[in-house]
Amino acid sequence: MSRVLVVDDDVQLLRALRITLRAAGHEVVTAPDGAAALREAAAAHPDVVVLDLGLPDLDGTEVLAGLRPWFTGPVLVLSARSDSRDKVDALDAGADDYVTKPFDMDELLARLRSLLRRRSDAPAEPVVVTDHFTVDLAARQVTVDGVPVRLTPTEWALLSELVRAPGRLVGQKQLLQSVWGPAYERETNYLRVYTAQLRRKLEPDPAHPRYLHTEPGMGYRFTP
Amino acid sequence: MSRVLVVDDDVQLLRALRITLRAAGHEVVTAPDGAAALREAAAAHPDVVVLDLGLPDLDGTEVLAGLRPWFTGPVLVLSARSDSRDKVDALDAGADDYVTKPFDMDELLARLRSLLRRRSDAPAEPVVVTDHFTVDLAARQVTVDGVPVRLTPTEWALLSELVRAPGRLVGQKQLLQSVWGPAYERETNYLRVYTAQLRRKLEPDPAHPRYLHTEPGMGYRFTP
DNA sequence: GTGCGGCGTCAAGGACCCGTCAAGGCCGGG
DNA sequence: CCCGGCCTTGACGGGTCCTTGACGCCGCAC
Repeated sequence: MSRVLVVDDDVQLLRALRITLRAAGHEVVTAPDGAAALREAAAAHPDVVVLDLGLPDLDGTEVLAGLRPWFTGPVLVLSARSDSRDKVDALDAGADDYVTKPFDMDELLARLRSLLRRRSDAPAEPVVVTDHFTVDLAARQVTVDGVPVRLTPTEWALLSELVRAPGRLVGQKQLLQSVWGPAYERETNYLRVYTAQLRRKLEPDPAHPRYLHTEPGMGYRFTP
Repeated sequence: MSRVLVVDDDVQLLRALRITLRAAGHEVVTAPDGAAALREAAAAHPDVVVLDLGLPDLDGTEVLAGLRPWFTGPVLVLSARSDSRDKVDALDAGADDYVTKPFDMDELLARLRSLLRRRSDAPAEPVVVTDHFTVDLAARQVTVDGVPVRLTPTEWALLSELVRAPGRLVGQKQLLQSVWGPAYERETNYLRVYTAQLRRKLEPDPAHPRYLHTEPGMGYRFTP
């Protein structure tokens, strides 16, 4: 069903969680400390992380900080500390839920279900491929028919915004905001100029775009 | 910042929440009972709902059930009952978090921030499906029999207003207001022209609409 | 039957938006 | 200093979309 990474140094609790989560149909990966947690999170690509704040090596919030820049799934924090200050800190550090020990197992499972229900199906694809060109977001490179093509910084910023939302329409305000900044919300000129350049460089027939479509009055859409 | 709908019958608590949420930069809409909650949720399009389970008219889970078919934002449940059984029921009924009274205000705010943060990362908007066409609110795309259909901005604005309230009647004043602006409350002409265009593009038999119904003198209704 | 109000349809005009091109300015490298 | 990318800006033609008015239909009240 889903892969759960459980981070805790309490062997007893770890064992109980493993059994219960397995019984609920989840695949379980465990880590006994912070370093292992970061390692396992990178290796196993879990759907959700259950993180105990009291770890032997790292502080729980440090693990959270190490996770958050790239891990987009939900994180449920376990802690013995019930002080609301701790809760606020953990939640603001990127946690999605905070459960104090001792906790009821059924409640934990229900909270996990709630978090997983929200999980979206867009796990940040690093490389986008079409019949005519490929866009490697990580390497910052696009190739057309296997041949690398150079893009200017602005062209790249615009293309990556569109490619990150395949099939979805991206509003012109949003494009202008994230490529040129909030002060340029009305400069739809730029969009026209740069989509034309992108089409010239990427589309097989720039006059009749097949991938970079424009929706008059609304925005642009990349369709793979 | 964000629009919060607070549902509670305790006037004291409602007042405290309103003040605190306003201070945190949120726009606050309130409802004292379940019926008003459903009404306000439809009218105000809140980003998040804070729902007390103990209401005078409806049970909280009934409100949740009425909300969930179409409201996709997060719902934070408040309750005086700390039994884990109640928590599990609420979470499985569609709640995203469960906080027991009495609660710490800072923690509530942090949990709201956490819920809203998710919304901005992964705007999980709904997809409305009928036998003949589908409307993807997030991608801003409608397909009829599998083929994408282009809608103009106005057509889209009108359709999304109707589709966001499936089965419910939407008054002409409300439609005109949210699509064309408050100054156009009397231009029912526009509604006739654009519903006709939508029907031509979406309905299998535009002359005998099956999904976009007219309620003479009142408004329009989308029935899935 | 007759009048009336609300609705659906159609078409035309004008405003708006888009694609295109090219000139000018800014900046860094040679 | 000059030169070449790159970004900005303006102008223009063509197409799209919104607005607006006219017309006929239907249901209802009288």
